[in-house]
Amino acid sequence: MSADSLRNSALSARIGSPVPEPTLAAGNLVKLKMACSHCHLREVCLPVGLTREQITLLEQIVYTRRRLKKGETLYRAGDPFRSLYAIRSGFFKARAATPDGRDQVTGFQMAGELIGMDGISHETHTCDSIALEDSEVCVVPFNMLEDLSVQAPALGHHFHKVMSREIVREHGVMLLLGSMRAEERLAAFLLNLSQRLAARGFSATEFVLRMTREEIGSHLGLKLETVSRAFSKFQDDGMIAVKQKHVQILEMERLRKLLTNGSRSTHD
Amino acid sequence: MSADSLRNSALSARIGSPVPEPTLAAGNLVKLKMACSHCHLREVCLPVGLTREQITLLEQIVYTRRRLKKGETLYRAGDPFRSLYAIRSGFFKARAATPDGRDQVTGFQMAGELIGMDGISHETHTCDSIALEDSEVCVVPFNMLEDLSVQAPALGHHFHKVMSREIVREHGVMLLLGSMRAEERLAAFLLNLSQRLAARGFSATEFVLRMTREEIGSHLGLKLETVSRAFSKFQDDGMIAVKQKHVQILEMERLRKLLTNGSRSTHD
DNA sequence: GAGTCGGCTTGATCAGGATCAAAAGACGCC
DNA sequence: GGCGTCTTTTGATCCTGATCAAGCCGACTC
Repeated sequence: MSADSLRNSALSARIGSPVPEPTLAAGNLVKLKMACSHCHLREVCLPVGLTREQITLLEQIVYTRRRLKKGETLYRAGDPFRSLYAIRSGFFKARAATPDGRDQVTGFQMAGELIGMDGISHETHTCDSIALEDSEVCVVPFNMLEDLSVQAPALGHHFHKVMSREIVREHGVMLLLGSMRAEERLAAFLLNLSQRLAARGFSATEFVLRMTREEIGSHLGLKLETVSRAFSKFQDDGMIAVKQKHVQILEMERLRKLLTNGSRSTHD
Repeated sequence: MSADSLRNSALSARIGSPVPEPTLAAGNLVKLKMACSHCHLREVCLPVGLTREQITLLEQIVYTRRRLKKGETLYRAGDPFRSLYAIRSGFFKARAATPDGRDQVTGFQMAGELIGMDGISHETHTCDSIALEDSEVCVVPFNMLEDLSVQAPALGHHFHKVMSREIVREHGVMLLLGSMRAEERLAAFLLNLSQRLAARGFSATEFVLRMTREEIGSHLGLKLETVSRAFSKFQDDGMIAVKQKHVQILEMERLRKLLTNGSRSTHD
């Protein structure tokens, strides 16, 4: 089965979609065909560990992009699930809600990360994904990704790893929410952000927060005032310099120590 | 590729395993071959939604079981990852830990649930799984499961749903940890347990807890004293009857209401 | 440049749950 | 059956972070 016929069969199965993905003229398609193999994110994103040939296959199904302005919603809970999204640029938050009005930011996502996997289980998204700045995502039609995984098992294997990594990440958040105090949570948050930015070639010690104090608080299970106070405390202690959304980490080691010292087990 | 050759090729790739899975004499194999299709859990477990033929394929790779006594560890963080485990009987807890000594029960698992997916991302388990009562699991060699998914894409698709469901479940725990008060957390915990037991044909209103107050507390981000007090409070209010590990839900509706009324959004 | 608005900081007070402590109840082991 | 250990309950007190409240800063509009 050629990649083209694969795409067409998968496409025809999607006719009548109530929320059609934007389509591109044939002219643009060629250009996009080379997308993954030339993308500066290929070392972080879905193509990681794939051979040149396998990436070419992947490019056959990732032929649509979607741009979002700051504040726009990529998908929301209840939307039918069809695609995963690989973030090409920008910054997102994922927000889950209970049947009653409670909600929580379950995570922040940046370039190279794959989002939307919450939707697979019920063929419906179970949380919202909102752009925190102007962003662009590559649309990865999920049925095509599964079809392709049969042709290129390495891709399937890699996808399993990505999903598993998400599960492990969430374990970390659970540990944070269940056993850390406010300042430890913020320290963990900053270190995590720093490390992910560094992995993408940005400064590990100086960055601009894309989210508000309230959103940080929602993610960390704290109120915005507590987040603000913890920022101020870190600054007074000389560990960081904060000015609004601009953060500079002055003493990474002390931030780390803050985490490893708390050490209060729930079992011993 | 026949199912047998599939099994053998995958098996040979695993020679030299430092922790060999128990193997069975050929005589027992035949008996076990019929396992999945006759298992009373086939409506809850991995075979859900598979055709008769596909289940037969699945049975080719699920030919080992492992028994654990109460308190025994199925796997622990750092162990090499090779297999997933489908719980055939019994009850497990999963425990994650930070580099320093903090730990947290990330979930409780019962018959029909698939565990071990945390290990896929780094080919190493990242949390511990411990039997809370005498239990039995079916060993699902992961590389074989992936190979089989190529032959039977429906199985792969189902597996994706299982992983996605785990992600969604964890979102729920994050919501609980991040935005609920102590009594709401316990109510949510009891309702969740009740619902899962009911799905397996057990009573939804009367059951025996397999875990201690401390383990419940660790999972809910509470201290054991707080868990105990919340139990007492529910009992005083007439919603449940508790005697040690024996729980009887007397007024399910009031328990539910306890959840839907708290309703304190972090955003609005 | 004045005015407005959303986001942030800081202070004062309050309360939910942690902590410390003690005793009672269950359970396994000789 | 008696002993020792683990688990649970309950009480008293403390502390962290929530809540309430006020003012500030910066960005944007007009």
